[in-house]
Amino acid sequence: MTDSAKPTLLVVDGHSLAYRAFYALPVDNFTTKDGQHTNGIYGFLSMFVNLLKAEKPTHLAVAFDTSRESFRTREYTEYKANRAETPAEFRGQIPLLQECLEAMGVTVLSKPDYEADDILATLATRGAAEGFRVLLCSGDRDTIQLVTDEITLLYPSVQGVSQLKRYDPAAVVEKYGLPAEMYPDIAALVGETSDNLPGVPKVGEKTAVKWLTQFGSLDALLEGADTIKGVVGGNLREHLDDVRRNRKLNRLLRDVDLPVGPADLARKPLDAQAVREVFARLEFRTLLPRVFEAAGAVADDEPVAAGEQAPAPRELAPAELAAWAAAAEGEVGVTVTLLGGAPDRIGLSAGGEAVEAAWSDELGAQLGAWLASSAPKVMSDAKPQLKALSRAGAPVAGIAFDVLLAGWLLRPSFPDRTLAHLVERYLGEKLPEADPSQLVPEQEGATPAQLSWYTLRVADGLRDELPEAVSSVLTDIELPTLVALVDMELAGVAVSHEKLSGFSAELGTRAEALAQEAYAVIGREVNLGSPKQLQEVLFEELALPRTRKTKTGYTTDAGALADLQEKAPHPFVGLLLQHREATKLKQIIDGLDAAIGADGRVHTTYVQTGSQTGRLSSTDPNLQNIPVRTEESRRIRAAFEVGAGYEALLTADYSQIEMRIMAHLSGDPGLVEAFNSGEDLHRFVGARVFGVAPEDVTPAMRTKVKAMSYGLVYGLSAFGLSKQLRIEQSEAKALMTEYFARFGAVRDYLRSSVEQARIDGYTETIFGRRRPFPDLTSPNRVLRENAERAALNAPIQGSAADIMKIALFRIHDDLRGYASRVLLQIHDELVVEVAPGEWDEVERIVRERMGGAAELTVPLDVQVGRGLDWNEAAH
DNA sequence: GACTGCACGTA
DNA sequence: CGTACGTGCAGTCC
Repeated sequence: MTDSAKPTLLVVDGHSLAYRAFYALPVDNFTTKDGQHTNGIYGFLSMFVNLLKAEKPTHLAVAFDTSRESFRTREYTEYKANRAETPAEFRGQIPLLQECLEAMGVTVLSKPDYEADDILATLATRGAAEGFRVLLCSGDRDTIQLVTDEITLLYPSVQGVSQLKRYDPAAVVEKYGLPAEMYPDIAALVGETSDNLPGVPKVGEKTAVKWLTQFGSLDALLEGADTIKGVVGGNLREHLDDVRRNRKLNRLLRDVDLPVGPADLARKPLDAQAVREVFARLEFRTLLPRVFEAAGAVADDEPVAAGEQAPAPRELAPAELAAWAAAAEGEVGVTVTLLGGAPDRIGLSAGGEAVEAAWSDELGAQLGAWLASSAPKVMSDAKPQLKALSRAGAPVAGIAFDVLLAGWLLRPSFPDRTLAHLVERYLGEKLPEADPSQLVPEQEGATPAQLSWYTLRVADGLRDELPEAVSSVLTDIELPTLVALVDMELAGVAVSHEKLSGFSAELGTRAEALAQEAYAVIGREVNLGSPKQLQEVLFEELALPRTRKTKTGYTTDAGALADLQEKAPHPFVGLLLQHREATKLKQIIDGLDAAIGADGRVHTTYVQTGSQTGRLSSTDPNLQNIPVRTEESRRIRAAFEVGAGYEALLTADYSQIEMRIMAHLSGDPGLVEAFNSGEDLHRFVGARVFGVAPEDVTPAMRTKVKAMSYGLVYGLSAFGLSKQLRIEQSEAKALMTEYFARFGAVRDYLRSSVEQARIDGYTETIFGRRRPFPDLTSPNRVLRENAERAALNAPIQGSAADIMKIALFRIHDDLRGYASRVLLQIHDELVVEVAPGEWDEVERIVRERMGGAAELTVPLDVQVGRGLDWNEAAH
């Protein structure tokens, strides 16, 4: 057998190479948004894919140490005892690296009590015996002893991990002057400082090689130690035991009992979905295509399991399709494909059959009754489809399951965004998709009926994984909410172009004047919207004191500029702040204006899977961040008007819902009393904290406890509180101490809820919505503490979101039969458009439904306002 | 054109 | 070194 015909086995020492990468790459450039360090992982994988590309191994494994304990440390307790504690920043990277490798289809091996190099030695020895060409990659010099004609070592050079030196027998002789199997003899004499194995004093590589050449072997040398003259001879005689011990410890074990042998390590295809996912989490972007390329040849050989063959779709006439649906038993998968927002085709599936038809008015008429009935329908991303059907005059009821929503509930941090993703994850199959880049695709995409068939099967897969409580959240909260959102998005909200464009022009003029003034102050024109150019002006030309650092320089955000105004006032800074304010408002206004449709209304899209806590998010445009804080910005809200044919806008918002939930969850007697007393919350809390009568709580006291109360919900620290209130940290600390002395159950609850989450791995809202928190046990402090704060907040923010959703869909349902309709949801506020003559009824419904959405130990307070525009209604 | 970082609007 | 979002611009890379 020639060498090229031999299979190639590559075994890598994961730990030692990742560790080298960790020190070779600057950690600052390899940290995710969340604070996870990734330099070791990145460096390793980068080297690893290069290796795969260059060497094209047919068999592959990466070995890791399990811990620092091994049979060697038991035999010689000093072994490696001088090594500094592994940095926590590195330790946390190993499990993630293993996750990457497993996603890439690479076998990861480790064995308690053994070091990775023993695994390398075992696999190399067996591999060579079984006819493999073996490549080893390790940063540990002891592996040199393994080199033979069949076994080559790739050893990272000092510069880092990108350069690998090839050691075959000749290269070893060239470098050390002795054959590979004698390298451990040299090492035993010289000693290994990094392993805390002292050798013979004054003996280096040169002397060791000279002696070994002279005597032919280590044993012969030790036998003849008496014949060696000089100080080194004496040293050798005094350290004979050390040398024997070193030689014993640096011998790698070639017969470790492993669950797999070389032949079992044939390369496997990577799990594309898993790789994408873990790389996204680690924020590796450039690495992704490199990994796919390196794995390409393998992935193509073995495509994802074809799975069951989708049934051939039957094309039916409208009446036939309606009859088929009416006769279907149990759940029916429903897929509507869209063309410009209107239904194009519809496909149904049940009982392994798949039927479909082009959408037409006639089909709408025939199928309308079934669509509107409670017959259970299973869909994927139902909202846009339901909107299209509703527009086409065919409203849908009976949504029993939405696979996209269910997938999000299971994994809110990284939801699968398409049915194809879900098919891959829950069925392990590939959804047939036409390649959009090909004019004549090799493969036809699934038809609507086939998509419905897949949807039904994915739903089954999801149901197996959905805990009961989460399943109730889907059925009892999310699906009813989905139906309400369809109508809200279709309704839109009337916005006055006249009001907006007038305001925009005003702001444009003002911004331009401010800019000119600012240019005059510094004597040149700059782009005031460029943080980079601003930094030059502020910190170099004007030499103002530098602000907080960002990744790319020094911040120029509003808070920092306000500080600057106090410390080192300069007219430019004030003008800049005013310019920012004007251009920001103008930008929001122009964006909104552009979003006004032909019907004079703005139709946002609510993303039901848009948050990790259970909140909705709003896009195109985002109507959940319309300014409200300043008098001027409220002119934008005034442009949101009651629509033609309606009488008024009603706004209803929960007051302090998150604090009420905290009172409920903690059961703190003081906080519960505060809400039941009817007293102003912050006045009541201030009175307790500062030990004064409620009427003697000053505005300053109220501000402080208010910031503290809200901060609690977010996991605020004394540092953060002091910054927020611009007070000394010691005062913030004292405030926190006093607060908790009065409201101790709050602290106890917050603590225990995070601890519970650490145990369970997830948090839970009052209604059973879960959010996983794997980082609560991370050794990376930044990561862990970030997770702790988020875990603190998740049940509170999430329960509030649940309550609002419940109120929302109940109000939506109650308003059936009224012309009035819900238009907007802004987390704790609803905006309703009220038809003439319906105000009293609508107000009653809204108050009852919002107030009664949950039974807490404290009441849910609802504030209602009425007006002709959103600003007016808010008062 | 795609992507990132900054800044900033809301609850 | 307080949670949860979305958007627009400048700058950078391809």
